Amino acid sequence: MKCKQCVFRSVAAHTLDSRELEYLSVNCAEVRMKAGEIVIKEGSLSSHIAYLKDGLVKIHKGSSREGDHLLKLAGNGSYIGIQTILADRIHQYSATCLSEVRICFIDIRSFRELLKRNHEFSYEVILYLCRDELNYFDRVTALSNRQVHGRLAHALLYMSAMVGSSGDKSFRMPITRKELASMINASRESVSRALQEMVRSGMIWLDGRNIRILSEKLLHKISESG
DNA sequence: GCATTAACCACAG
DNA sequence: CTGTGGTTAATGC
Repeated sequence: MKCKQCVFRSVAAHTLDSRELEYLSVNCAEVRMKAGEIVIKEGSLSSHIAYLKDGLVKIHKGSSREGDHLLKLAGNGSYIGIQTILADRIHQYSATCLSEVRICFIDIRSFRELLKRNHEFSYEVILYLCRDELNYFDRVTALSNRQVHGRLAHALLYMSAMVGSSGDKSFRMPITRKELASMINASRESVSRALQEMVRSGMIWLDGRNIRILSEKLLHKISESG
């Protein structure tokens, strides 16, 4: 399969002309992976960056003592490991599949070469990185100055936006309680309790990983006030 | 002091 | 993997 025919082609890749697409074709490869498989591993050498065509992965980073923190979920159209283009040659975080996934691995030198050659391409990549960073600002501010309920509410809304269908407010959480806890810097027990309290107060319906947001308004309020 | 919040531990589905 | 209950430490009236 050539990049030219790929229906998952990124916004950035749409700026490439046919010669550049041909160049990309010979320097990337599509891979399919299953849930639980590792896309990139923190501390390993970054020879390629990954472009997520389809599926969901978690981005996580772990220190030996703290265990690992879930930094974000990455959906269709995400670049994984792209920061190593300009920074280290060692991956600074891990990415693990949460569902079946289709991923393109692009040779890092080729990617760099395209950035140099094609300004439109670079521009799109910069846009992506800016949006990504703003998302992080959002998440970091949500984590400070808020208590578990507020952080959890924020995370639920985040997941809803990430994996939920647009109309319906019910979805299946892609991660375990432990992972959810590591995402909002709380203990597993606190997350369990907070979830049950949200059920009791009628703002969500819950059955295992299946969740329905009953009062998005209230959840927003709690996510903002703490 | 007393109340609130949340982590840690243990144990049971 | 999850939920619950008891305990404990920190923090704010």
